[in-house]
Amino acid sequence: MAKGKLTDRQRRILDFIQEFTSDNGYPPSIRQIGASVGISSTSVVNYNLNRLVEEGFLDRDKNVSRGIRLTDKLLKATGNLGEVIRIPMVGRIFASEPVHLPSTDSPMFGADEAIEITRDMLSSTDEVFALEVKGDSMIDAMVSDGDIVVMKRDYHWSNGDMVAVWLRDLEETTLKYIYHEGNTIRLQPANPTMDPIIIEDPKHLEVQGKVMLVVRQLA
Amino acid sequence: MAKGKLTDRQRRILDFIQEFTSDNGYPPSIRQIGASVGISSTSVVNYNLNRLVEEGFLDRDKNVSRGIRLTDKLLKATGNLGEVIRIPMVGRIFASEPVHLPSTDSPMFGADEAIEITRDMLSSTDEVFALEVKGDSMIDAMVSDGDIVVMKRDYHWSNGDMVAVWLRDLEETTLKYIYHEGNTIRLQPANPTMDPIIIEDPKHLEVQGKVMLVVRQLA
DNA sequence: CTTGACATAGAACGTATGTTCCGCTAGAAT
DNA sequence: ATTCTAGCGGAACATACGTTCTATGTCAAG
Repeated sequence: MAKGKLTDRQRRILDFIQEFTSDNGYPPSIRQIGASVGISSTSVVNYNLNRLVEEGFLDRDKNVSRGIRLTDKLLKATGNLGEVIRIPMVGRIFASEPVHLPSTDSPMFGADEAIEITRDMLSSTDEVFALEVKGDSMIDAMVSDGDIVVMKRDYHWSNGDMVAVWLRDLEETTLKYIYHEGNTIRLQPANPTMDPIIIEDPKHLEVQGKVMLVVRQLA
Repeated sequence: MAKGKLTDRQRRILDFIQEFTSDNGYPPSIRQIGASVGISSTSVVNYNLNRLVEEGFLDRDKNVSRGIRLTDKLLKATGNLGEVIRIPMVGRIFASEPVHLPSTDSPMFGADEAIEITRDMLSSTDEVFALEVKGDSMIDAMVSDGDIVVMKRDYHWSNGDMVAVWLRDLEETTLKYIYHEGNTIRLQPANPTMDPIIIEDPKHLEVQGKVMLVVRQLA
């Protein structure tokens, strides 16, 4: 009963339950689960389901057909809570220091804070995370204190993207629209009354991520 | 087979299915539906379920226990698509004209555009609507072209709220933090580098609503 | 080697559940 | 009055489904 040890089969069972429920609006039967993951015996499926209950990934109701319910633990971990994307709140963004990104390999399950956005507001779900902006130093990007910036880790930006860039010389992070112009790079503030920054040497800046969404909650 | 005519029983069945599924993670059985709405015969429940399928409120899968699925039609009509609040996109906000609010009595179902926000981002669900900002004339409120402003219709503002105000003399709408100061009203821009507006006569302004949320979608 | 925990397979069983058929009633249409 | 339909109740039926029991094989601990 080692905590947290899931066999490959059990992971596939969880995946199937999630997908099936999402597709059909009701959970699969034991035999349907068995057929999907290649288990011929209903008792084996039953056995593994009970294991998953012990691990806290499932709730079951006895003597109820399809009486399976994914727990919040799993739904939140996979980020598939219905139509809602759960975006981990991984930290805050200061103008005076580079963005601290979570390491790629370590899962973001640990983040207890998160914001939730419906799926249709974002095109891609991978490598998305949120940052809370502290301080008024990004007002030229039309982002103010307390705003939440949803970013995608993506180093392949294209002209017109709003990106978070770390300026090595100035030692600060800013949010700017970015444009490639010949050998130089132009960083254009969102505020149209402010002047752009021209970077001669691309090595002087480091694109930290693409800004997908800015959310400001006031009340 | 009159279109759209639902009996009281059929409405209660839909309500029960929705509530039961939300509570248990799987749909109710025919006998559970019967028990909840006071129908002793399974065939009668079955009959009404098929009626609801004909009306487009349900999908059913034959020979599948609990093979019931609420259609989008119903979910959207009730505004209960999981944990998501559906906020109708009722129009755009220009600096050069007052906010056009939808009439209170007419339902907002007609709006084909909408944004969806998870429930925990907003405290109150009543009288909430979204506006898309056109033009750069509200940059002093840190709101730029294309932003979506989620507002609550509420004329009882309190100090520190961000509100949409219509300035009669200037003939424009702005988003400002509002403060009562003695006999005058101070409208404070969100951008801290900009100066506030002092209104001597409260009749010169009209609070259109309280700003709850600003969303800026970039990619 | 023996033991015991773990994972699996197969079969039998009980029942929860959907389906079907028949009969009844009330009301509108003919 | 007769007919037709919508809506309801009851009972029988077939089966989809969860539960339980027995048996087999693996592998690490003793």
